[in-house]
This record gives sequence, structure tokens and C-alpha cells, in this order.
Amino acid sequence: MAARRPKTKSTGRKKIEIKLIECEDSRHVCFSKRRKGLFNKASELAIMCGVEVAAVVFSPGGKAFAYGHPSVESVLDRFHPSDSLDAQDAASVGVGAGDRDQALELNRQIGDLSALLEAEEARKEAAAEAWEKARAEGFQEAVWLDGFASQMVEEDLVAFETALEELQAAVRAARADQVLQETGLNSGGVETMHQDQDQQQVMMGMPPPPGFLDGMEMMPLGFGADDGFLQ
Amino acid sequence: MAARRPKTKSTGRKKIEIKLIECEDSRHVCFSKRRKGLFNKASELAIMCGVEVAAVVFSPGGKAFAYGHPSVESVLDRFHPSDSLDAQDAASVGVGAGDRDQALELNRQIGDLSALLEAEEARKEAAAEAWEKARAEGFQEAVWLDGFASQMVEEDLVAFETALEELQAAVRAARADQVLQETGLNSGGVETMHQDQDQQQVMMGMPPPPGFLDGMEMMPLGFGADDGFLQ
DNA sequence: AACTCTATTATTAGGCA
DNA sequence: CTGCCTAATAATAGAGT
Repeated sequence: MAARRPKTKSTGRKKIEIKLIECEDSRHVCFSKRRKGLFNKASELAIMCGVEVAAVVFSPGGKAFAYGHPSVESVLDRFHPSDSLDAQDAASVGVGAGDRDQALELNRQIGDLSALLEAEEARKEAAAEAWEKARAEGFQEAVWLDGFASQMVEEDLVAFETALEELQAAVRAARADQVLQETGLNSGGVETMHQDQDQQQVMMGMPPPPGFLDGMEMMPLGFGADDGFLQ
Repeated sequence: MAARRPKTKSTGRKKIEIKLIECEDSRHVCFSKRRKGLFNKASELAIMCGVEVAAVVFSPGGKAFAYGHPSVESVLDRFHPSDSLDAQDAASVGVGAGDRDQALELNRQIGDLSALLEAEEARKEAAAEAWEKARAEGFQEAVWLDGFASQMVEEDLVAFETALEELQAAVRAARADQVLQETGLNSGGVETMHQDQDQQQVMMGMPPPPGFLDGMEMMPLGFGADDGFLQ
């Protein structure tokens, strides 16, 4: 057997989970590589499909990186120049005058809802555990529901109620389905889109509520330590 | 189950040049695929490195697609290209800021869950109307619910199903309760629902486990021309 | 158009320089 | 921190459903 020693003993790529990289060093390296990869993908998309693309990345340290074709500015300017929008962070804009008011309210509600959802996400782990426990004790959704409901409009609750009925049916179906084919859950690409009103604005991703997140044990980490990504 | 082709002869991937795709049809398909890929990469970058990312794409037709973490708006707002920076290609600027980071590491996972949701799509179709209405109101958590249910094991689903019944009852109660004090809470819409960090008592419960809503499936609410490529 | 399938190419995690 | 290197994973072109 011939000893093979190309140059370095590379371990080769390994499968990884898409989650926050703990090791700061690795995280930084990954950031560098993937940022480049992202911009490259953006570039290919722009060229191959003849479309305009812009990508902006902010490192924790506040450093901004951007790519744009034909230029970052042109694309961003074209994308919702609304800066002094009264709408907090709703994704949809360009609403017609008539529906504007209504849409804004709707967006606001969506934003609030998103806030809750995001906050919950921040503590998903703890929540997951609680879920187990709660389930065993009798489901204490009261607390959550209370707050949740307090910011919904009456009609929203009705809709939610209706939605729950459907969900139940869905769960039932899922259960039956799962029993039959517990094989694979499948997974695939999924795009997300948020609201689209009048303009051809198609938003993806999840709306983030202005400073709501954490709060729990998560300290507002002053991060003055800038241990983040310097250059 | 009808007979199915054991295998389809696929030509497999071919090497391609990064240049404008002539065939309009292929170009459109490519756009769809790569757009999704780009947003996915952006998502991974945001999650793995705990950074803020935004990507905007304009199809030739003027349709805009965007992805952002934690949101498109928040990221773009932070980006001020007003300074002197190369806007033609990749550019990096030192923009001081970046207070909150809080990387929600569920983005991607939700994506997978969303895929699962499709399995339930069929069921929801039956009661699409009611559901659609609820969704229009901003009840995107339905995605979570469905996705969540899809990944639970049989016994968990049973428990969940039971829990839902309780939740439904709770919602009903909450609704009734709110109707009584529907003074200024909802009628005019949820005004500046300033969610203070020290006010998250709202969600102390624990219900929605894994990330609630994040990246969800594309669903043009505004319906209309949404092919995403029209000229 | 979306989703599937599969052969291939593209990207990249880890190590190292 | 940017670049190399390698092996394995991820993304996807092309054709079909």
C-alpha cells in the first residue's frame, strides 16, 4: 500500500447543522467563506437570469458588506424607497391609497404577531422542554393564549379559532399518515413570502419586531467587547 | 397507488457557463431555482454566523423578491450607501451600529417544516376559504402548527391533538372575554404595540415550540400577476 | 409552474500554511 | 485573515411528470 500524502491530511467536508456556530473562530471563517459564496451566487443569478440583485450583510460588529448588480444602490433604491414609512416593519408597501389604511393596520397586526413568534423562538429550547412538561400536566396554554389574544382583534380570534379546527383535522391526518409511513418526513426547499399588496413586492423571510426578541435570560449583551467579526 | 416509473432517466447535471441564459423558459426555471438557493444561502449565513442579511432580487418584469434576517427592512435601513463605497461590485464599509444580534437559529429548520406543510395542503384545501381568510389576517402561525405536527411522533400527535382541543376552548373563552372589553384594544387596530423586553410575560406559557413562523412557503397573498417574471 | 429524479458539478468544513 | 487542499455534502441542469 502506497502511503499517500498529497500535502496535508485533509479531513474533508463534514455534514453540519445549520445553526449558530459556537466556536467564534470557526464562525468567523465560515462567515468569510459563505459571504463570498453568497455574493457569488447573487452574481450568477444576476448574470444568468438577467435580473437585478443586491445582498447586504451586517456582521455583529456592525461591519457592512454588500454586493449588487448592477449596483447596490440602484437595487436598494428601487426596493421600497420608503424610509419614513409609518408602517413599523410591515413587509408590504406600495399599497393603494384606498387600501393603504387598512393594509397598514393589517401589517401592524402581523408585526405584533411576529413579535410574539420571534420572542418565542428565542426561547424555543426552553419552551420545548416546557411543552413536554405542560403536556403531562394538562397544558397550560392559558398564559400564552391570554397574551396572544390580548393583541388580536375579535375577528382575528374567530379566524384563529377556525384555524384551530382545521389544524386539528390536519394533525389527525398527519397522525394517520405518519403511522402508515413513518419512513421519511421528506424535506425540500421552501420559499417564504410574506405579504404582497398592490405593488409587486414579494417579501420573504420573517418579519422582525423592533426590539422585542429576547428579554428572558438572554441579557441584552452590551457586546461592547466587539468580540464579533472584525476584519 | 397507480403504477409508477421505477426510475426516470435523468441526464444529470451539466456544466454550464455563467452567462445570460438565452432560452426564456430555461431562464425562468433557473431563476426560480437559484433565487430559492440564494435565499437559502442567505438564511444559512445569517443563522450560522449570527449576522444580519438581506437579499433583494428584481425580475425583469419588475417583480421584487426579498429575503431578510431578521427582516428585509431592518437590514436595509441600516445600510447607508450614501458614503463612498463601490456600489458596482462587492463592497464593504464600516458602518457602526449593530446593536441587537440575537440570531434566531430556526430559520432554516422552519423551511423544512414548511415543506412538510405541503403534505397537509391537500387537507386544508377542503376548508380553504376559512383558512384563507384567517391567513389574510396574518395567521401565519398556521404554518408552524402544521409543520410542527408533521414532525411529531405518533404519540406526541395524539397528545397534541388533545391539547388543541383545550386550546380551542381557551381561544373561544378568550374571544368571548375580549368581546366584552373590546374597548380600545382592537377596534382601531393594534396601535404601537410596543413590546418591551420586560413585558414578555405574554408568552411565559410555552406553547409554540420550535420556531413559530419564519420562512414559509411562497404564497402570493395579493394574488394577481405573480409569476415573478412577467415582462 | 411546481415537484421529481439523477448524474454531475459546485461548494465548502476542517486542517494546515 | 486569505489561500491551499481534499473529501464529502449541497446544489442543481436537464428531462420528465
